[in-house]
Amino acid sequence: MSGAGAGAGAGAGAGAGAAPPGRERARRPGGRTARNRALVLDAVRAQLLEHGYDGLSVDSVAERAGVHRTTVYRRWRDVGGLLADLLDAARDDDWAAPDTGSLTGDLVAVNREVHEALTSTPSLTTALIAASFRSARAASALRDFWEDRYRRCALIVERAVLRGEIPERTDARRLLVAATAPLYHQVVLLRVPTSVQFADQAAHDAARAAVAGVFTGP
Amino acid sequence: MSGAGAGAGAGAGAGAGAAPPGRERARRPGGRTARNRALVLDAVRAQLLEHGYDGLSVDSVAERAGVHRTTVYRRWRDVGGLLADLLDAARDDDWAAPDTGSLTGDLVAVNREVHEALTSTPSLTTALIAASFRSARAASALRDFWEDRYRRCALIVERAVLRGEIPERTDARRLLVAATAPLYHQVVLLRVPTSVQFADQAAHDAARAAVAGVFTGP
Amino acid sequence: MSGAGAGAGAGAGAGAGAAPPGRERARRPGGRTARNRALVLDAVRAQLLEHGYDGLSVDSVAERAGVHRTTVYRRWRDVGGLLADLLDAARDDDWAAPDTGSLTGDLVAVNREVHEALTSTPSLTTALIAASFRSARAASALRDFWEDRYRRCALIVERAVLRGEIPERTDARRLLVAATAPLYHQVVLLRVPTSVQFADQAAHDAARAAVAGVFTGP
Amino acid sequence: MSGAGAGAGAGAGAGAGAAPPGRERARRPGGRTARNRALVLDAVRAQLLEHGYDGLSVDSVAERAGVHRTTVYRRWRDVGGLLADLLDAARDDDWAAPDTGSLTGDLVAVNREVHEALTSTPSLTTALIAASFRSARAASALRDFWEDRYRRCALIVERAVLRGEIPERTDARRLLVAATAPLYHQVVLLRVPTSVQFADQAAHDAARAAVAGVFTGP
DNA sequence: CAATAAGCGAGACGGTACGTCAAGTCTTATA
DNA sequence: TATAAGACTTGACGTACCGTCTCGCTTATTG
Repeated sequence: MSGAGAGAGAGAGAGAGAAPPGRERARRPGGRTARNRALVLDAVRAQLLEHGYDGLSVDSVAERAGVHRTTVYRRWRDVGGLLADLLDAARDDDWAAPDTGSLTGDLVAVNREVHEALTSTPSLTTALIAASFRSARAASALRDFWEDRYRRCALIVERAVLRGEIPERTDARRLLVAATAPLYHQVVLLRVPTSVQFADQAAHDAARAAVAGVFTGP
Repeated sequence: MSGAGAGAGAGAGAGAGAAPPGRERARRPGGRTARNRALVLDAVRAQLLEHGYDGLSVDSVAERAGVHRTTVYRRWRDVGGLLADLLDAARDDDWAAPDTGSLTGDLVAVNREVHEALTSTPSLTTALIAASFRSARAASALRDFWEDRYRRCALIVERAVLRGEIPERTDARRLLVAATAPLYHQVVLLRVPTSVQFADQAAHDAARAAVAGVFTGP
Repeated sequence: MSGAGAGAGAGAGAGAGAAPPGRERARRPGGRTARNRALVLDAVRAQLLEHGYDGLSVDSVAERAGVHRTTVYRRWRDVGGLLADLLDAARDDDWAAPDTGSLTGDLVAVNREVHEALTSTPSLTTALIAASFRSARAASALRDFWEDRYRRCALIVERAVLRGEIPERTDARRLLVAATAPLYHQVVLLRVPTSVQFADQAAHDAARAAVAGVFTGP
Repeated sequence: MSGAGAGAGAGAGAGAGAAPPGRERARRPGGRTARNRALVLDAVRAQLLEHGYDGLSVDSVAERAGVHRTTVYRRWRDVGGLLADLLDAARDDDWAAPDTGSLTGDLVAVNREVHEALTSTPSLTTALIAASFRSARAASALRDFWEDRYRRCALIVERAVLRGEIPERTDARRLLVAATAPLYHQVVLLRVPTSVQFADQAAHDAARAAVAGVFTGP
């Protein structure tokens, strides 16, 4: 779906200003505590962009944030906690599925966002995926993030059904996965150089299959 | 395609007995050198299965193999080198695409293999994927491994064309990716519990789309 | 002057109890930090005595002290740092030049101390000298130690002048070096078996030369 | 006495062309064997000058000599063996004590040689001294070298006696050590910056003491 | 507005793993 | 038979980061 990168990068202020997610409810939401949280999450983002997941150590983040190591350990426990907090913050954005007027147009738009998020260098999204293999907390947060995005994208399918482009019983999730999965597969797993045309093609293929009624029934 | 795990796990003997990759030509095919290579690669496999990628350190492999640390560093340089060698060895197997007599049957068979490789716990394949995010050499070797598998699977499409099941100009790679990508996506990236029915469904969907002529033309 | 060995061996407690050198001011004079320093310096002394300089590795010291390797590296950086700290601690002792009532007596007393320090087996002093050839920090600390000893010994010459034994303008340093250098030379550089009589003789020779006015003027 | 450096550096050809010392008698004096010995000893000298004793490993010497590691191990066993061979070769030179016509002049001349050998940077002599603390074989060879030099220098004392400058019963060794030891002491052990004037002064002091009859009798 | 306790800065520590270097041994191949 | 070639064991090096701990200070919240 939408690149995690776009969402997660929405802004430093957002994460810091909003209600601190993931924690039971901060005892002291104002002042130094909140400022430190913002500093640290910014440092995580920056470090992730500059040096990727492998360059993301608690020490480096703490130093970059101008905060002491032990502070990070106290509040986030480990790198996974940092990423989880980052992703939680990203989920609070107002991203909405594109609405171009046609199924193909919408899927192409989504896939281009994904393509951009995956192939921009450095790619925050790719770094987060890498992280999800190392930290259960990061994996969980990333899954939640993606589920949220798929939920929002279901609108695309509903609108196409209403427009009569595709059969009523079309399985939204199957269709959306069919559209985006090849792109992720190619870039993230197969690591083959992938043009934006490939992204468009995958969107078209999925749309055509949907029109042909492939994603209905069992 | 076939799970990397299945191939890579084909057997210790295979890796050791086959032509030792990584060196232009083994000067001393017999003796301690070859025995050490087998010991080490076996240890890599075992360690990967038992403790996953994060439990795979050069030290642990060396100890498990009963070989000295520096020997591992000398020959494989780092963990990525170990994995690359493992995957190279796996590529030397004689895996062939299934031939069930129908496109759908073949794709279902492939997807079941993938499903098994990805969901068996512990999963060697998943560990290798995780590794590919940390080591350029492992990533490269994994890519080569998968490309090899896709090449072998092209036969499935060719046979379907010959049988007249699908249009002549069907793009084999696109079809194969459409069949397998959703499965990888679901399991590896989204980390959603995924039944073998999902694998079957993805195979069916791709086959139906192919029949509908989705994977021809641009 | 006095053998470095005698001074450096003055006692573990001294080093630990005195002001910890190397840090501008110990933040936590009591507790684990100070205890560790004592443990480590004791281990250095013991290891040096038992196995000489070549048996003195950071690892062996750490193990002997029951302290972790990295702790030693963090605080002392390398073997040279350990020796430097040891010598610094030794300089904090209360050694004073002997006062026998005559120049000859004093020089003989000093030379006997040196002889003892150099010929006792194992000799901590010899080990420190060996170390000074491998580590700039150890060399510097040893030089400082010796300079301190020569300063303290200047008293011997002053007293002899006051007693009228030797000319007023006698150069203390030249005289002291003339008395001790042959002993060091013989034992440390020429490595010839050297009796305590040789030490006495060197002292006598220097005293006689001083009386003859050799160490005055240019 | 004379700087070891001067002697040891006398020439590569000498060491290689002369009878191979230190070995029971070379089995194959000509051909590759002899050429290798020359290559290796040259490499030892060069390495010692460029990188000091600590930069002198069997590996580096072998590589520099263009000879295989195992060859060095086989013939010299270790670094100490290399140095011993080097010093043995140096002892074969034709160095003779200076003859200026006066005791003071001779001692000054000797001390200036020593000063030069010790303070030239890099100093082969200092490197050899450092080596003598690490290798028994090197220590033994260095002691032999120095004993040889002291023997040759005894002439200086004999001539002074014949000239009537100093008493008949003057102990040559004691006098020579008194003249040179302070210089070694200052430079090698105390590591204090030492001018050539200091060398001259030590020579003068020893000569005056000898004239005063200090080095006679017990 | 003051007391209090949460949070923070500071820094040592034990610990795992890294990747490197050199020593010295061994076996086989070659000149 | 000496040398070349090269893999191996052993042990030490110095570094990075981990996660934990203790101590003392700041400061936000609350009574």
